[in-house]
Amino acid sequence: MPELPEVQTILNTLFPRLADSVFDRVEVLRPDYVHPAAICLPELLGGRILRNVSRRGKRLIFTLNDSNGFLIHLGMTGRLSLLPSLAPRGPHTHLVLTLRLPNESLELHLSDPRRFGEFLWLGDRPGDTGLGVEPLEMSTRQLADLLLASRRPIKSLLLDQSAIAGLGNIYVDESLFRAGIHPLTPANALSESAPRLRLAIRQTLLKALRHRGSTLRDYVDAEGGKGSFQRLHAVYGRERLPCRVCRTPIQRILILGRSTCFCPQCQHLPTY
DNA sequence: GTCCATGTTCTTTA
DNA sequence: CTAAAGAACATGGA
Repeated sequence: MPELPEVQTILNTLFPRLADSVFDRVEVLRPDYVHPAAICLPELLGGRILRNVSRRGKRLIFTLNDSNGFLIHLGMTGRLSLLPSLAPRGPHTHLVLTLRLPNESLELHLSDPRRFGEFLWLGDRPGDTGLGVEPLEMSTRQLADLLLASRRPIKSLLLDQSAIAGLGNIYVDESLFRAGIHPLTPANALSESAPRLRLAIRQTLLKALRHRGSTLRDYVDAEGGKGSFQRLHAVYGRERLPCRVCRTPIQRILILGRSTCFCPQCQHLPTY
């Protein structure tokens, strides 16, 4: 469900309301969602103060006053909901954290029907291990180096979180359309296109952020708000519909087992 | 019943 | 060594 724009929107609707709140009650409703399995979350969290929440790739990293922390990855269907205290638990709610503020208490519900996500206790370890560059902070040089180092289809490279962290199926397809690049183009054939691709990724993500992400099925931010960027998708989910630019029907192919939508007219494979 | 899904990881194959 | 393909995880919607 959530890629960079959605995760960032969740963070934006979450942290301002929870900054410097105190962890109170901890209810682990599904212990196998919390890793590592051996920890005692109420002991680790109780009485600590939430100092910061940041995003790295698709991960949300929570930092406490004792310099310990944890991360939440929402997988495909994970949802974080900020609710009044004693809110009813929806189905598939795996964790409920109660946070105390000067004038009220709030509950943070973590639900995830498919359970592809996870809650991971970090202790004092960093939460960004294994992740590549942030797409909104990446220089043209950094992108060009990544492109040059691989012959994989550009779609595969952009989905690889250890290369670039935060893009998923929607925003890769949308970025490649904006850049006019065919998803099967070998990455190393695109080093000249690094400036254009970097800009396309940037513009796609910034526009998606302005629209608070894409709500296709059930993505909502921490306050239950839906995104609207899905209305502006150029290719994702638009198989057989006319390209918004040239009216050619959008095509769908499989790359890495993922649906990949593109305009065969606007996105050329380079000819050798 | 079928196919598909905003993600990641592991194994197998080439 | 590289990377693609396929399966796996688990649930729900069309």
